[in-house]
Amino acid sequence: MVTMRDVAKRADVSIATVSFTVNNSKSVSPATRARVEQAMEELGFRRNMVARALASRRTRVIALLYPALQQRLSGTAVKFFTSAAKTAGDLGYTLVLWPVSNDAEQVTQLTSGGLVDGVLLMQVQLDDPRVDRLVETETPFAMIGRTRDPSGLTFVDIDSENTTVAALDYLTGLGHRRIALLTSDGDSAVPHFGPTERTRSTYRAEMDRRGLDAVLLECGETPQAGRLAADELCERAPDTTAVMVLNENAAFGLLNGLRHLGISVPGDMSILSVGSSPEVAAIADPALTLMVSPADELGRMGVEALVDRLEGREERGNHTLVMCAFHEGSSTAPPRG
Amino acid sequence: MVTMRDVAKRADVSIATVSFTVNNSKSVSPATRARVEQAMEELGFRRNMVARALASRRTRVIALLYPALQQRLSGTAVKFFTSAAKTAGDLGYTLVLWPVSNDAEQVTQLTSGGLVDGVLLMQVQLDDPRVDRLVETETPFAMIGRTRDPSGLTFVDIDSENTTVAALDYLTGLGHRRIALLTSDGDSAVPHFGPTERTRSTYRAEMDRRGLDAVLLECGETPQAGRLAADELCERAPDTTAVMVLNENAAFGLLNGLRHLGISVPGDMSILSVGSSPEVAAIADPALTLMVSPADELGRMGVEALVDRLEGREERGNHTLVMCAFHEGSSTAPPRG
DNA sequence: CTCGGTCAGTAAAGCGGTTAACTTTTCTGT
DNA sequence: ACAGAAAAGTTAACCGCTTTACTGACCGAG
Repeated sequence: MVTMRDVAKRADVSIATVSFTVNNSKSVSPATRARVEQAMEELGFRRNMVARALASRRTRVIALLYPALQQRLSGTAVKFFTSAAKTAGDLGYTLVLWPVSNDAEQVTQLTSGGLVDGVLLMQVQLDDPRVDRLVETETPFAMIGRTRDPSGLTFVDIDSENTTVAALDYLTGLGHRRIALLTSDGDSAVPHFGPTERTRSTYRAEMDRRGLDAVLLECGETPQAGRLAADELCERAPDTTAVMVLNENAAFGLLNGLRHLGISVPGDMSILSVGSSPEVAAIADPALTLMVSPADELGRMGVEALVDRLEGREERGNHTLVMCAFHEGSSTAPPRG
Repeated sequence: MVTMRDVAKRADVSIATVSFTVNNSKSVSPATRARVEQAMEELGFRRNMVARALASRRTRVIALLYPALQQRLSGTAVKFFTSAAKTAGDLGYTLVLWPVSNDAEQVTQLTSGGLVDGVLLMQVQLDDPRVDRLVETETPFAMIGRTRDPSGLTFVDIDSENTTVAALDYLTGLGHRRIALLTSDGDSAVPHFGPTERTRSTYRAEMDRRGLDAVLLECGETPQAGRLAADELCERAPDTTAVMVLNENAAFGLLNGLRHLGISVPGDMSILSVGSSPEVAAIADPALTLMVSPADELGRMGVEALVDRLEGREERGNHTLVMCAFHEGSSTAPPRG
């Protein structure tokens, strides 16, 4: 292994000078810099990140904690991750995806081992044990999503409230009056998931404000459960003409279930999927109209916020909300008649 | 931060003894061990992984390189990752997912920075620039999948040959004689993907051996492309009664395309998806019959093989193949008549 | 001509562990 | 009872890099 010592010897300077040149941390004369750079080139020097981390007490690695309990990484999550990784790279950091069970103990392990400077938390629950642990151990972190009371914490999140309003505006704009909402139930991969709860309450309030009747359904996050939800919908509210779905997998089941019940989409029933991605929505037949989760932006902003904290630019919590964007598909249409 | 020094002082032993206790690297008397452990407990000591890595020249971190170009992480990939992470943990390692473009330069960066001890490569292409780079830099690595000539390299891979034979046995066992194969085309996320090419050639050979006519189709990895493939199938080989599909996303499109052409599945046409996961296959209506990708096993075995190499137990390349398992769905049936 | 002030560069003290070499004590077997 | 080995600890030399404090040289201002 080629070390700074070797480079220093060959360039006939002190090891400190080599450090200053590679890090630009102190001015070095052009002549010396050239000698050092040539020596590095000739020897094929690559600085040892571990040693650097130990000496500087910063690893320049940030971890994206993802809950290992989750069986499927949605297209949204992957986009999010990819965008976060790119942003981190641009800012001089390396982002790694760290699978962690929801149990807080593991969080401490990784964190206090000093292998990462900071943590990005995704799939945050309203009451998240991991968050408590991170606060306790004073690990710098930012959340994608937010806890029930996120004051003082840094987060970026989907603007569920405005997204829900926009979704309802769209559906009522088409002429729908009987609009149901299907979400995940308590057994979901992420219990007490903020967007679910916020969407439900906004939906309730908005329907009320518009003088419409709220019909709330919930089911597990599987196509099978979505199928059963179709049955339930027809039984409980047979005159429904549109469904908003915040449950990617169930959306497929709902669609299939309706077809089996002889209800055509979008002819008899419109379906609007919320918080999904176009790639996944395209699997359905007809392709789902959807409100696209702003995964790229969330990833980028999450990393930016975290790095700001790591570099001391942002002391107090930074809050950002981003709306979902509308994406036209073939699963929505004006109601019959 | 609590260091070993602090612990040593409190337990009234040398710092080396503390190291020996926490690592079990040299025998320590029960009495001393107890004192040390109590001191650690009282002080809340957590060993600094970075310092440990520097001193021992091993980080105990292994990286799973995943190609950032891939837009969707299939259910299979996530399972694979989860299983790999768990295995690594059991063996005393931490596994991180490292997004890397296919470009070899980044591989070198991460690797030579000394942040990881070894690398697990997934989505290996038949001619993979990343592999060359890893060989050059003498980074220990194992592959999931294999290059064209993997001699001397360590890998675990899907046994495409036997899986294809089993799939054909199953379909011919149902009575099918006219069986087509749909795979990804050259524009796929992973060009020159081993399983694709091996499946195609085995399919050709096996069909020939059984005196049947081979019908090979290929299309992009999207539902839309699968839809067009349905048209092509009906035009090129209208008497086909079964299709094997090695292209998860296109399988959905194929199914929908056939429905739009008035061809019922499995009544008029059987579909067998290969290398997918039950969770994803269940999205389809009818749920797809499939050969399940052995993701869990591949993940586990890949990590085991890599760790064997890291700990010097396995010098020369280790090769393992695993077959896909059959999973009954509702998209296959005997041919009509 | 001298004084304070940049500018380049160096020496050396860590960062928090690991581990080889060595000392002392306690068992063994004969 | 005694040599030799094993067991239990200790000391100190790193691992490769960062960073503070310090040394001269050089420069313009008073």
